[in-house]
Amino acid sequence: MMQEKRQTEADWLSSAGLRPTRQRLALAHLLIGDGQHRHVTAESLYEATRDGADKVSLATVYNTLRVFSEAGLLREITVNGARSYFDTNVTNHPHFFWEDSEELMDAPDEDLKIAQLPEAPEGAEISKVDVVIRLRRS
Amino acid sequence: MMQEKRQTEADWLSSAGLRPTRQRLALAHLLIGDGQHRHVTAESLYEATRDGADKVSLATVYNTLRVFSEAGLLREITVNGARSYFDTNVTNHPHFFWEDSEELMDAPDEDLKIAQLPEAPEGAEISKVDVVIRLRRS
DNA sequence: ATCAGTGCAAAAACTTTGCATTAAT
DNA sequence: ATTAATGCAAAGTTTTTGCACTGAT
Repeated sequence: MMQEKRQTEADWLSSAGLRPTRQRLALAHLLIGDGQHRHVTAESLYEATRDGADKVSLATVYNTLRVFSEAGLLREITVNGARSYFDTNVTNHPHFFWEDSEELMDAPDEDLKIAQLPEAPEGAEISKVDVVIRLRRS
Repeated sequence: MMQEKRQTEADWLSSAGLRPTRQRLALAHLLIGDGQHRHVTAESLYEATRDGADKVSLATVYNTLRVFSEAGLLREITVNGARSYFDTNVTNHPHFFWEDSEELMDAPDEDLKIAQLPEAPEGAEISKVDVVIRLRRS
């Protein structure tokens, strides 16, 4: 019987060829530790580390989020000129963005049906498609 | 015979209840002067004023872009954590964003067909939907 | 031993703000 | 006359960078 085993933080890092340092493991744990998808900003993730035993400097949080994104472990979502958000779900899927609280969350993927998409111009290919549904409280 | 008359910069401002100051008229001219839609950043618009007779300070460019957006004359498009882009086309329509040159352009609206869109959660309404197709040169 | 990763402080990039001056109504 | 808009410089925010130190291989 094949045992279903959750991906560990170390696996996650090594799958992208990244060294398992203490700081990366701590951040990975905060990101994928419970198997749930998460949307973080550098600041929110940094805050989260301050509650744990493994402290990570803010600069390292920034650098690590960038490294994780470039390695394909995270997806950067740009919804707000001021801050960058990072999503542990790296597939194309729509987001809700609450304009008042600046909160980003997944929108139900199955409820978005794109029947046709403009094709990339000559000499280009589509890298990703971001769909952000901006919400206002009513 | 009804004469078709292009909207003037002054009309554009007054339609939003904004005073026609020298600086606003100069920026409006750069934005809608030729009837073409345009995508600008604060910096690019500021650069454009430096070629003309009517100088506008950078702070005023920033403030004016914000005022125009809040008045509904422009639409702010967030594609890049670093910079804000503003589009003279304020309707919902898709964009191409060139990742390497950081250039934003319209994608053909008729080629985007959304068959179904997630509906807004309880207590919210959709303010706008941003579709950004990110391009990589191939 | 080697080279990547980290932390800190400093710098960079973009945007907003305070306040005195100027201009529109 | 009244009130809004502007310009400048200063400050604010977010993010990146330089460099010495630390740690993974």
